[in-house]
Order: sequence, then C-alpha cells, then structure tokens
Amino acid sequence: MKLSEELIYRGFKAETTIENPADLDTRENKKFYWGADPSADSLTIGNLAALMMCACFVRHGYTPYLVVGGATGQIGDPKENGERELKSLDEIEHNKKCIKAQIEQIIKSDNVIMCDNYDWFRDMKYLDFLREVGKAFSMTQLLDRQFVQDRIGEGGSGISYAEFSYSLIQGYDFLHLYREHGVAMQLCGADQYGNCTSGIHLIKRLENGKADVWSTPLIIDPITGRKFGKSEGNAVWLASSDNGGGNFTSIFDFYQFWLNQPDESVEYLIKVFTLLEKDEIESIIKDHQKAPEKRLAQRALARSVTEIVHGTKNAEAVENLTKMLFDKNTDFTSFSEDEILEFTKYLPVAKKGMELVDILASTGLAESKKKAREYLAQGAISINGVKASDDTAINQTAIIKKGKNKFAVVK
RNA sequence: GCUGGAGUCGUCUAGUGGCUAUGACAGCAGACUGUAAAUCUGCCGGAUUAAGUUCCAUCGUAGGUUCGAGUCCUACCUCCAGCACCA
Repeated sequence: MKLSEELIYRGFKAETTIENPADLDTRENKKFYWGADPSADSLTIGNLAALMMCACFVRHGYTPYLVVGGATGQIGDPKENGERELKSLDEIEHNKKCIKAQIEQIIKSDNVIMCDNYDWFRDMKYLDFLREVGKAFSMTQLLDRQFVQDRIGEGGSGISYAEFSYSLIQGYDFLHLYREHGVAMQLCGADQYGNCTSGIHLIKRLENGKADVWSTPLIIDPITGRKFGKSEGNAVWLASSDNGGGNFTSIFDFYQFWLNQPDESVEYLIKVFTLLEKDEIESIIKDHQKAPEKRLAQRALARSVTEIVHGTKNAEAVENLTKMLFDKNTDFTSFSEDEILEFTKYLPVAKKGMELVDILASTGLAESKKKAREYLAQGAISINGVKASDDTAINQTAIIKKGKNKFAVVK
C-alpha cells in the first residue's frame, strides 16, 4: 500500500494543506516534524495515535524530526477552557527525559532525529523575536483564532499574554527546522492544526518557502464523545505504574483497557493503534463479526498495542495472565509458586495476615477504606473466585478480585 | 482606575440567613450479558463504627457580623462586561 492509501485506510487524515494525498508518495523532500510538550512525565494514548501516524510515514521512507517542547512546555499550549498552571523548570527537565524515552520506544528507526526547541530558544532575545516573528503576524488574525474567541469575551475564562503567544513560538520551531534542516512538513493532531499553520505562514513570509501540515483526527472515546487525554481526566498513560510508577497505568490495566473496547470502536482503533496489515485487519474484523462474544478483535488490538508500548515480553505475560484470571474453569487455589510469582510482577501485592479492608485500600483496588467496605457490601469483592462479604484477615496466598477486571495478589 | 457581574464535586449546574448544598453528565459497583452495548438498581469528600455510629473537611482566599453564613459585610485574588485613561 502506498503511504497516501495507508493514511486514509487507517483514518489518519483530518485537515491538511496537501490537496492531493498522493503527492505524499512522490514528494522529494521526505522530512517531517512532529512535536510534543513535556507537560507530564508520560505521554498518553492520545499522543500515541499521532505517533502511530508518524510511524506510518517512517515506514514509507520519511525522516522524522521529533521535537520535545522544552521551550513551548514552559508556556503551555492554550486550552479551550482555562489557563494552564506553569510547570517548574525542574519538572519540565524531568518530563522531557521521560517523554523522549517513550518516543524512542515507539518510533524505532535509525534515522530518527530528536530535538528540543529549548536549544534554539535558549539564546533567543525577546526583541529579536518580536522584530522577526512578531512582525510577521497580524493581530487581527491572531485574535480571530477560535480558542482566543472562546476565552475572551462573555463566559470566557481569560487568557494570559504568554499563552496567547504560544502559537508564535511553535511557528518559529517550524521555521527553524525549515531553515536548518529543510523540513517542510509538520504532522500533528487536529487540535494543533491552527498552531501549525503559524509555521507555514512564517516560512512563506520570511523564506518565501512552501511548507505543509498533515493532521490526524483526535482519538475520541466513542461512548462519551470526549477525546482521550490528560486534560479530560480519563487518561490512559503509556508509562507503567508497575515497579512504583505512581499514578500511571499498569501494564495489565493497559491491556485490559483495549480488551474492553466496545464492538463499535474496535475496527477504528485497530487501524490506528496497530501495525497489522490491511488483509490481516479485514480477516480479524470478519471473524469478529461472526462471533463478537469471542472478542477476537479486542484481543488482537490489546495484544498488539501493548506489544508496541510495553514490549513483546510484557504483552505476552499480561495476555497469559488474562487467560488464567478470566477462564471460568480456573481453580484459583491451584496456582503454582511460579505462577503466583509471575502475577506479582503485574498485579498489586499485599502481605498475608492483613485485614481484607486494609488489603483493598493498600493495593489500590479501593480508593479508601470506606470504599472498600462499600465494595464488600455490594458483593464486588471475591477471594479466589469466591464472593466475600465480611472483613476478615487473609492468611493464605490468594487472588483478590474487585469488580470485573481489577485484581490483587495476597502473598 | 471606576462601575457592575461572576468564581459551588472531574465537568456543567441549582441554591438570597435555617440545620442534610440541588440536578445532570462522567466515573465506580451490582443484576442481565460476551470482561461488549443497552437497560434497571445502588454508590459517588475523608476517617471511624457491629451499625448511615461518631468525627472532620468543603461553595476563589483571609477575616468579620449572627444563636446559625454558599447566602450578609470588609479586604484581597482571578475572570467577564461597560466606561474612563492612554493612543
């Protein structure tokens, strides 16, 4: 499949300045740029969708310039509904490192070029910036942008000068990469399209050059219609919370997230988030439609995404784990030492001898002891496959289950 | 700078001195299912208890008035609108 065909097949096409997608196949300048701000110490599956698109370009011979926004991250990309908290410089430094590692894990290619826009902003002088970049923008145009309109005026939440200027900074990135490396195309999520066009504008204005933007639709939660992202509070993180990774998403939960996708979304998600070929996808979807209760498509999706993000070994392990934990015939008391040991790598662990309520709270199965009691009363908790309703001490090795797909090990 | 309006749970929202801060969405759990969707039921600040038992917190921040404050007063912060100043 040609690049243009694949992009459209996988649903990676939203607004773009490229009139005929087929131009992408024959384009001489096969360099593109994509950027992410270090606003957290992990990317989410929203970023992953854009990265999968980048990977698609890379597979077709494009050279990626991947920018971590050390400078833009210090300002913050304006949201629709309110000013962002400024991050401390230390935090940004830390976030940059984490995000870089994640990007490298997903875009595997020898000619990836990683950049940090702080490198070219560090020594930028304010006056120089205004004279060169500021002069190239008309205030009317800037004020006309949708998010500015949303935030200024009746019912708006206001916007600071700093955030207002964000788009110029990002625009300058594009100009810089165009000048220094001859990059003439930017990839982005549809929400960034406006920012990207600032770059095009600058390149045209100052270099009399032609540059393009290609954007991918935002990944929308099909049920709620909201996008997946950290601002929405329903983030699925790429970083794993296993081995003390804080509030991120454990590999097991990550896998479960995909496995639980409704039938209506699975085809769309599998195209975006996996590297499976068209005929593979088609045959999976066909089989899936014949027997949706087998969740074949969800399984393929979950396996494949987990593999991309967390590696084959982890993906295999949680897939296995899932099989054992969800098989109706499983006798929970018959697991071997080795199997239990394997569980503890991916599931929260509590020491035996503790009260059940404490176990639930300390493993995070319940957010608080109060919740733990509530779950017990509702019959949401089972021990080794048997429903529990009382708060007793657990003195043997056991698998605790809360709800449909949250587990912990007592050992 | 002046005048007026606004700030309530993750989000939107009701609440003009009276005890228990509405309602919706999102989220979580139960039933039914296929670890799906839809539907029905319950929960939805924290701790504590055999127990809705008791305690604490909470309507932008800090004070005050009052037996009693989300509600009234004062100051401050943030936002919006209009006017003025400066152009």
